[in-house]
Amino acid sequence: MVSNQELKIQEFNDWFNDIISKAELADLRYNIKGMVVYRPWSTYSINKIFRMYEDVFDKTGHQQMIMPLLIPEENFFKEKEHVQGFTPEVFWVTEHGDEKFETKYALRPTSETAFYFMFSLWVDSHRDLPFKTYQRANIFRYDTKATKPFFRGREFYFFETHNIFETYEESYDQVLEDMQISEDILHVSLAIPFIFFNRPQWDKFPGALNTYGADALMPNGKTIQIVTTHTLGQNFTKPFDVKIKDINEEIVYPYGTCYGPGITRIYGALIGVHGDKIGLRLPFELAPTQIIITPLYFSGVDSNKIEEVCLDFATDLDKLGYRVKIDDQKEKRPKERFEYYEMKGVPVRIEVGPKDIDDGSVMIFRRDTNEKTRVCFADVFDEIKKISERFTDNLREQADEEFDDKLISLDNYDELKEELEKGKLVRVPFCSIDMDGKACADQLKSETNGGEVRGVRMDISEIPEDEEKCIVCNKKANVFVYVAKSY
RNA sequence: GGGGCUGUAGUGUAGUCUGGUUAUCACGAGAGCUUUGGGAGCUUUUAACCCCAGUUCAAAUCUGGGCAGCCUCACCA
Repeated sequence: MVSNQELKIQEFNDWFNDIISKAELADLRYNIKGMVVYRPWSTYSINKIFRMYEDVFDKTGHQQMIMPLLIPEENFFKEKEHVQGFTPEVFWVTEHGDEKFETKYALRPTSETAFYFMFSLWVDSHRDLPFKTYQRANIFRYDTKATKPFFRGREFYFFETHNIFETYEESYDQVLEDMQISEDILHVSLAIPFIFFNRPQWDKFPGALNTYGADALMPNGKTIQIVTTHTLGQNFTKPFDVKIKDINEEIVYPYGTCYGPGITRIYGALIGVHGDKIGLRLPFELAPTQIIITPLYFSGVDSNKIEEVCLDFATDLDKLGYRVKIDDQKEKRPKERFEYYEMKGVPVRIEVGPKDIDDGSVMIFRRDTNEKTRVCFADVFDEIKKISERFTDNLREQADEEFDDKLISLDNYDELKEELEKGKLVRVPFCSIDMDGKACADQLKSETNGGEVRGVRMDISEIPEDEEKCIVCNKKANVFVYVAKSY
């Protein structure tokens, strides 16, 4: 008998595609490659994640805005590395009706070049700084043949902050704040374990000084980058002529940062991290329906009383702020209804049948532990409260445990190759994540069937001992990096 | 961008190699009756050969192209 995890590891692709269709998360039949339809069940939760981000960034002095989807070519070509990085994958809008535009417009692949164009008009003085903004955005990138629902679409949903500061130090503090926010939302609220890495210089955002990315781990051991934050230095403020007068009346260029959680990817990570053999599991706060109440019908038994009890519970639970529904489909037998909601990841189910009415109790099933217990009427609200408070913590504890199981530390190249095949995220001593380490990273990738250097850990400081050697070139190791296959 | 596999009712499929009858089966969906503490039964209805060319008396079947899906390498925040 294979465990849930083993099942997911062996057949993660099949499992993932299957759950997307069965749980009605996305419809892949829309007829443009890499663009899927997000169905209500996933859309609800995706919206919730957006709101979590909005609530947090409203409190940090960021202001929400809505930028145009189109970015004129001229904005786009202002920052050299940015344009080189993104041009190959831009969708261009070139005509209206039958006529060509004089200039072409990019469907934004990210929005720096829209924001910085406006920043130049909005800030004049150090008193205008920091200037901190965010928006929700769908973005377009024609970057790969290997599209995958939620993970790699050609259109996907993004939350992006764009900020400018008078000094680099302030901008770096923003990056640290972004990391803390990521911990609060992704790990605490959504129960997704991850590691924040300082990305190697060869793997940074085009136009950034430094890129910091958070990688979650899928059951097959592949990392998935779910958020990034970047220090942009003056790389965008200078070409876009975003300048201010400082306190000495000198003209200076501010320092930028941007933070980009990939919301649809985060949802994809949720599917992979929390799902089990039965189906989807969702953090309590995210579930479109948190509690499903199933009346059980029998011929010869008066179902009025049962339905009355169900309705009473539903009404009271609703008043308490839970998202609760009753499934009173008489034509469906209990097992079918039970399995449907378990597969969809509804956290709690209350079963009410004749025995319960006689007994003054109900059966409560919880999806975090997949356990069922009998609870008397009077204790139902306390029990639900207890479950709701523990639910996401339980998911997190299970996810953290699986994450830790996949995390290992090695200094032997052959073992590294073996462990990568087993789906591990491996810490190894490495020469450098500056450009002089790129040759080693390239060699490692080609010799390990796709193992990538994800970077140096940001949450803790790890410094190799003097005698540690780079696992590839055997020169002195200056850093510990983490290696894994990646989406 | 490269390589491989695939496309038949809403879903999963048989049929394709070896062209030829009214395109198979199951699930689903609709109607009805019975049933309901972990995917129930009967009756009945419903619905499909991805698109465009070509070959042929005849194409789901062969050929070419396109589009789409999956796997994979590369690319890619």
